[in-house]
Amino acid sequence: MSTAQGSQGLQLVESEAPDVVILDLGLPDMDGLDVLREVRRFSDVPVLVVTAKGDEVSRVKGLETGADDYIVKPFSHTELLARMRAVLRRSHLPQLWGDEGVVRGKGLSVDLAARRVFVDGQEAELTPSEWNLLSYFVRNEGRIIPLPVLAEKVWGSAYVESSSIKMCVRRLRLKLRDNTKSPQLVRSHRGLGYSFVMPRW
Amino acid sequence: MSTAQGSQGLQLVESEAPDVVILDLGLPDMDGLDVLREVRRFSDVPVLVVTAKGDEVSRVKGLETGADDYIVKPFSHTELLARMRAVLRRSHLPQLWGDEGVVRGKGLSVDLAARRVFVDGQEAELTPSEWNLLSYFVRNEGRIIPLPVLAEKVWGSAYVESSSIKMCVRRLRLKLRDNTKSPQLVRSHRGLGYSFVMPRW
DNA sequence: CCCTGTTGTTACCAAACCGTGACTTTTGTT
DNA sequence: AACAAAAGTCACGGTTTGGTAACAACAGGG
Repeated sequence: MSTAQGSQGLQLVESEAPDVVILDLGLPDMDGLDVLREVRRFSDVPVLVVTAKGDEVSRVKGLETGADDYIVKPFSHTELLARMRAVLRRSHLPQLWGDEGVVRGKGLSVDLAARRVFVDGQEAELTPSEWNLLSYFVRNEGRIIPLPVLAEKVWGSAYVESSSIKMCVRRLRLKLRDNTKSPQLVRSHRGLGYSFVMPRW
Repeated sequence: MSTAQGSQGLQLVESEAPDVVILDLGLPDMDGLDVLREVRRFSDVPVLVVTAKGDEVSRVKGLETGADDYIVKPFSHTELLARMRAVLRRSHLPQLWGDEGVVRGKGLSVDLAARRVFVDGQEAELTPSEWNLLSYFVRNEGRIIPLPVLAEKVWGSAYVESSSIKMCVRRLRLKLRDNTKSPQLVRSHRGLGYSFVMPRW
């Protein structure tokens, strides 16, 4: 691992193909988000964004731009390592993707190709928008997704009321039998967005 | 495997006869859908379409033009591999085709060679167009097929009123004893098309 | 030419779907 | 404890679309 400035960092990512990238948004040149954008154009390497304490803005911006997780300064070694491990574990998505295009977890399996979802062995009937939402979640498992990103990616760029998204999330949770109090599948992160977690076996 | 631009790609497909084609619709030089259309004029090679946009539109367009599956950028290696495996599996049509040309499921067996269908052990008499529809469904089990594709593939290229297709689906459902409310065999996917699923034993 | 079975068409309906805005609950902060 | 902001909930209604019925067109065989 190594540190570098903007353009150097980009070349490094391209040539070294690292397993994970730690990107400090608090650097002087402050083009950190541009770097992230560039990286995302050719790589989906997990990116862990570092922000200063209380800097809500860049945290959210980072996630919106495609970061996988964030960590606030000051942080301890152990915390950094923990975050890295988490990000790495998610990005490898072990045998999550079966031989077919089916993603399985405890009590939940999602067939991306056939558009079918099974909850505890029983098929759940999702509406189009519910399905779009779920499939986006599944393809970005474990990542916190801000509402604006969902609006863009799932509803196709249009401006969507946040309450519409909230409703869709609700209806999806119900069909997935996700306890709406303390949900385990579709989790909300106050001020940031939603994340989807595949239940471990 | 190799990458190429529009026309080069076409020649490659013709000369190399690959097992699978990955087609990026976001290429600059030429409309990817045209490439796909061209390929389909002389080859049935499985095509996996890559699209940058998360919106439903370009995906559906891809499928309508004859793609076998799609994948949205950015995607992980594991996802790409999974999709490729799935596409390849489907194209080989596993052991669903029994030793004879007979496909069996719970309470339903379809003899593709002899053009006969049995529902709960009793033979069902299908009209020609019903049969064409069913056999196409069976050969594309589990895939969602947009109405335009059905028009093209089943009715032979002509422009067919969607209501005609709907009627044929209806009559087919009736003969297969598929509950027209919440059908299990021929399923409708609002805004997308129909899919056929063989009932599991 | 008529009869019969098949297929396409039109018009209509019922239901699914989804967005919205008002309202309530939760959460975190002072 | 009080407050404000965020997340969640509810009920309503407009729009879409797939399903349905009845009928017309058509083809082939007797």
